[in-house]
Amino acid sequence: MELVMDQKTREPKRSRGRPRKNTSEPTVSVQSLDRALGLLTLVASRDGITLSEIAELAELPASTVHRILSTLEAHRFMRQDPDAGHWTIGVGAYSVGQAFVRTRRLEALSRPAMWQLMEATGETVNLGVLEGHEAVFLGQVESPAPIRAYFRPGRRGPAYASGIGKALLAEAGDEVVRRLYAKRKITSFTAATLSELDSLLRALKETRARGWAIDDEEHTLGMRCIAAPIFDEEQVAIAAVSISGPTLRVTEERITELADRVSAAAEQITKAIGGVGPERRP
Amino acid sequence: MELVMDQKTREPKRSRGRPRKNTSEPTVSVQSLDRALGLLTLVASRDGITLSEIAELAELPASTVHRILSTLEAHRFMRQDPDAGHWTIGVGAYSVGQAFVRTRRLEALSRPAMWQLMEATGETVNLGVLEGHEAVFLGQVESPAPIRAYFRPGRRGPAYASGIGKALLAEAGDEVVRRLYAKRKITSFTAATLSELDSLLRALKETRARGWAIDDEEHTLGMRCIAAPIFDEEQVAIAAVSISGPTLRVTEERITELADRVSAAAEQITKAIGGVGPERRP
DNA sequence: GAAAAAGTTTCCATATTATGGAAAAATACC
DNA sequence: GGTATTTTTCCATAATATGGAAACTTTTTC
Repeated sequence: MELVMDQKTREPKRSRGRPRKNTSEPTVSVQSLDRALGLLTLVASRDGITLSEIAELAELPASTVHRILSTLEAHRFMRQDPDAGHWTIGVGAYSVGQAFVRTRRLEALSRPAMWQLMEATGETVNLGVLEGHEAVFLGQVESPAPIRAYFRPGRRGPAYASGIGKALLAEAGDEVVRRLYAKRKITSFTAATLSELDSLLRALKETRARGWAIDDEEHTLGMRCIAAPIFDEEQVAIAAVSISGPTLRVTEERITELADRVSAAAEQITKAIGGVGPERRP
Repeated sequence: MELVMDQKTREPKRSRGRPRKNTSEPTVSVQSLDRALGLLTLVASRDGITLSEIAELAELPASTVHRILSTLEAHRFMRQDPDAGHWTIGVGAYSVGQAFVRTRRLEALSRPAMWQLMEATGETVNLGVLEGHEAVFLGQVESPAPIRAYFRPGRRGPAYASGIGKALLAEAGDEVVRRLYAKRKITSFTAATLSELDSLLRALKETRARGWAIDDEEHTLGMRCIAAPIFDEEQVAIAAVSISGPTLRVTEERITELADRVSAAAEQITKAIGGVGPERRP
């Protein structure tokens, strides 16, 4: 969404805010939480263990272990087997752990295809997901060109005014889009922004039919963005990959060629994560 | 490994220890842990979120959130993206969550095959894994016979003197077994116990060749046990299923027939969990 | 460019909150 | 039937988590 002219080599961007002080890492810590995480790891390492065993191994009094275990149980991070009474890891821990797979594995497996796409097109390549009505950028491979698109990973933007957002909205279906924008107001960023629900839905129908989305100066003047969806093993679109660059390089004539490359990259990533995309243009 | 004569209908075995008092569950809980688990769930539900966003959503002061996040980070349950500075779920949470899959999915998917095996043989059916030098029983389907084998799930026993243990030791390989019993003393429970490392290794070689293991009164007089290994998708033996019963019903003549049934159940479970077993007896 | 805004981390006085020993209540073992 | 385990509750104590404010960044705005 911003177009930066930036020649100087950007050093590995450090975090915001006050920098971490100490070199070593006896960082602040919450004792009870520290212990609880230790217990989780302990229980995870064995298949069923009793409270008193845990207490002995962790060198903590039984009452303390019991209190922690009860709290973990309330959040379903642990469960107590009703027959045997011994403790195992619960669904809560599982579903939280799945988030790691979602975020990290996708990013890692996408990187090669994203690099290839950047080298083939010369433009910045982005990976993003849909979160509610917003597109969230997870990662990118930057173009080496002195004038190029650049977004900080983690950045959010309205889905209807970004390539990645439109690619994913199209796959989500009309009902979902209607529900999302029923009460929310659609703000115009440029003259090209699809600020009417009807025109947005029409554009999404086209997008769905051809398999890729375009943001044609709809968010930032002078910037075009082409995106294609990535599917998981259940044929659900979970993320999208896009290229974005200035209109002077991403010209109208090149759109089809670039869209083909983006679609190919998306398919490559879909395959890499073990997903399966719908058959299109047979 | 006890053999109980038990006619009275055993009611759904409650836990040991003092029973839980209250019907409702405003159970004891640790505030900081409670909050931390909430934050984990919150972060897991979104793909990358900043500390201040977390603080706002959780309605907690930033300093408190920071302290909890740092503790979670020390255990790798969360990680802070070095580029963007936003927080995501870490490997620690993932590996703990995997323990849930290991334990629960295996048990759930094994149950049908275990029931069928119990009905076909009339004997108690057990599911267990190897944990170090011990066999751990995860679950069972009890025989309806008045005299039957019975172990409480969660129970541990020496691997060399149980069907499940021997089935898994055989697949683990000689080097592993040698390392396990190099310093540990092998105690005899009955005259039949394989108390010499050499005789144990010889028995395991046979076991590996035919694909199933037998515990022939090696732990408890009057009890025989036949077990077969279950494999995961990488052809690694991760668990075993067994039947155990009194020698008067599990007679020498029936061993081959029963072993076939146990092996079939093990193969069925292997298929159910998406595993692949080695080709045997072609 | 300069100034304001937003964000993260550290510090520290305070009392809220976790702690663990002991007792209670149940089952398991002999 | 009696003893040993095991889990859960209770409660006085002080150790520990808490959160407001300050410190120190980067980013945005004007």
